[in-house]
Amino acid sequence: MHHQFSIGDLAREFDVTPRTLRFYEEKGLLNPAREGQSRVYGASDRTRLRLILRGKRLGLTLDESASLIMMYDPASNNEHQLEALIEKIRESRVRLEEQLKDLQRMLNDVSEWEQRSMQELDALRMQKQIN
Amino acid sequence: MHHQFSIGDLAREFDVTPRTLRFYEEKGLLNPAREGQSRVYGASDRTRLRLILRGKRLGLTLDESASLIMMYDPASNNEHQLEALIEKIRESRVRLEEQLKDLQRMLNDVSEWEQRSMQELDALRMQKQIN
DNA sequence: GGTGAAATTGACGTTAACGTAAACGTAATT
DNA sequence: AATTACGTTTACGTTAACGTCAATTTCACC
Repeated sequence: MHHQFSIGDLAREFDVTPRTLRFYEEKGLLNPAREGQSRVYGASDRTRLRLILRGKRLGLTLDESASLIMMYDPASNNEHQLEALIEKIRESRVRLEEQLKDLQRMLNDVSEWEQRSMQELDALRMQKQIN
Repeated sequence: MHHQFSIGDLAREFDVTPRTLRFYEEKGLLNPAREGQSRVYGASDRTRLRLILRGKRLGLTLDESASLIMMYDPASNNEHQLEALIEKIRESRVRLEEQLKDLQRMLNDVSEWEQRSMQELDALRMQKQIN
C-alpha cells in the first residue's frame, strides 16, 4: 500500500496546492524526505498536515499549529519544559472551550434565522395561493 | 442609562482599537450616527460589533460576517431573495457543524496530551525523590 | 528523441485586517 | 492660555498565507 506520497498526491488528497506544501516546509511544519530532487512524504507528514489544516479551520495561525504539533513529540524531557508545555496546552484548551461556546451560540442564532426565514417564505407562498 | 457610546467606550469594552471600529465602518459593517464630527454608537451597533467579533473568533472573514449580519434585517422581502438567504444560512450551518466536530476532536487530543504530559512530569518528580 | 506531465527553485505579487504616523479639531481641566 | 484627553481624516506600512509567474529538470511513454 502507499505510505509514500508525492507532493501532488498529498495536495490532491487535502485539496491544497503544491505551493502550500512547500510553504509549510519552509516554515518548518513539514519535512519530507528527498528522492533525488523530489519530495517524498510519509505517513507522519500526512498526519501533521491533517493537524495543520484542522487548526486552520479553527482559526489558528500556522505558528500556533506548529507549536501545538510539537507537543506530539515526546522530545521535550526536562521538567521546566514540561511545565511550560502543560501551561500552553491549558491555554489552548481554554481558548477552544470559549470557541465552543461561541460556536453553539452561533448555531443557535443560525437555526433561529433559518426557521424564521422559512416561515416568512411559507407566508409569502400562502398569499400567492390566495391571490 | 447608556445606549450611547463613544468610539473609545466601545473600543475599551470589546478590547479593540478605535482604528478597528473605523475600519469596520469603511467596510459597511457599522454605521454609527454623528454628533458633529464624532461618531455615536447605539445599541444596535454594539450588537453588530459583538456578532462581528464572534464571527472573527470562529474564523469568518469580515465579509462573511457582514453577509451573516444582513440576515438579521427583515429587509429582504421577495421570494427569490428569501430562498437564496435560506440557502446561505444552511451553508453556514453545515460549516459550523463541521467546525464543531473539528473542535471536539481537537479538545480530545489536547486533553490527552495534557494528561500524558502531567504523567511524565509526575514520573520525573518521583525519580527525583528516589535519587 | 521528442513530448507532455509533474517535479524543482527562485522571486515577485496579492489580499485581508488592521497598525501607525502626521496633522488637525474640540472640550474639559489646571 | 496651556496641557491633557479624546476625537477626526488621510495615507502609507505591515504581516500572514499563500498565488503566480519563469526558467529548468526529470521521467515515463510513444
